[in-house]
Amino acid sequence: MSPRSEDSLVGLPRNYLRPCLLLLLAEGTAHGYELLEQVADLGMDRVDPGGLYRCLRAMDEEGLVRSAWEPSTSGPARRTYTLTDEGRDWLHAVAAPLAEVAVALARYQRRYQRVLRRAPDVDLAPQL
Amino acid sequence: MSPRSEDSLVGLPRNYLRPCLLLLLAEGTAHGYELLEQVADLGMDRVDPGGLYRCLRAMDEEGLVRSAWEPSTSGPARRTYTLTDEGRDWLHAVAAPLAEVAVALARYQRRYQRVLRRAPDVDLAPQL
DNA sequence: GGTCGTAGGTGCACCATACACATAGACGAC
DNA sequence: GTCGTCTATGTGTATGGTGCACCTACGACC
Repeated sequence: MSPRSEDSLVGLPRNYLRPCLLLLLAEGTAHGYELLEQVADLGMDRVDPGGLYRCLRAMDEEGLVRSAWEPSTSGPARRTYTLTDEGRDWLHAVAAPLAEVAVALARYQRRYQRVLRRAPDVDLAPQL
Repeated sequence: MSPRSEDSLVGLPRNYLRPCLLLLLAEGTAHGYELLEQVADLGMDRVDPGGLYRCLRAMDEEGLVRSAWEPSTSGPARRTYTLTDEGRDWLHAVAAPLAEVAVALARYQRRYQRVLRRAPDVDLAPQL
């Protein structure tokens, strides 16, 4: 019953997908499948496609993004998403809370390192 | 409908309470009410007491901590928690995933800053 | 025809979280 | 004495994000 690293002991911040998508859309218009690959660069590996499309749909209904169908010659039609001004506001508003999370994590890690130094009898935990 | 900073736009990492409690218990035995105040130092302000006690209870049943009642002369009895070896393993195992989250957040922020520089027409978002 | 890659989507169950609320001992104030 | 307050530990419940499975449809290739 020892903990295994592949278990979901902890996860990314709650609702982290939304800022990721908004950030990517702030860099340029894109469609869902494209975003599905790009969010991996932001730490979200193994994203659930269903959840991603649902998230985009929700942000569309909330006015954070605008969507438009775009026919494709090679494959099914794609829905392209564009960031709205409100979505940009949201992106800026979420920066502060995210920064706070980063600060909290930094504090945690500093404190964890202190515990490690105080009890160096354990084999060092894997660190990046 | 503009986003307000006090809204829960994003939150701390999922399951973040567990590592926090284990880290605090790695620093020394404590009881729940004490931990309730100390987790604020790790970024968890406004912790739900119910959730904290439930978390402690769950970790007790999983063998990550051991609990013992301790009578108090000034106030109700308190339940003191002690970290077990298994709990210490868990603490070390969770360090890597947490570090990954921190890395992901750092990447996000760097990329967000790049977007900010590319579109400096907006008033700068509050940053720590 | 069958299969693969692209593209978007639904249904559902689990579980963490949030919020409200309950209990109980000790202690000082009125 | 009992009322409120602080300490201390819980329960009940609803919400919602997340993960997993599954489905549709188009184009291309063998």
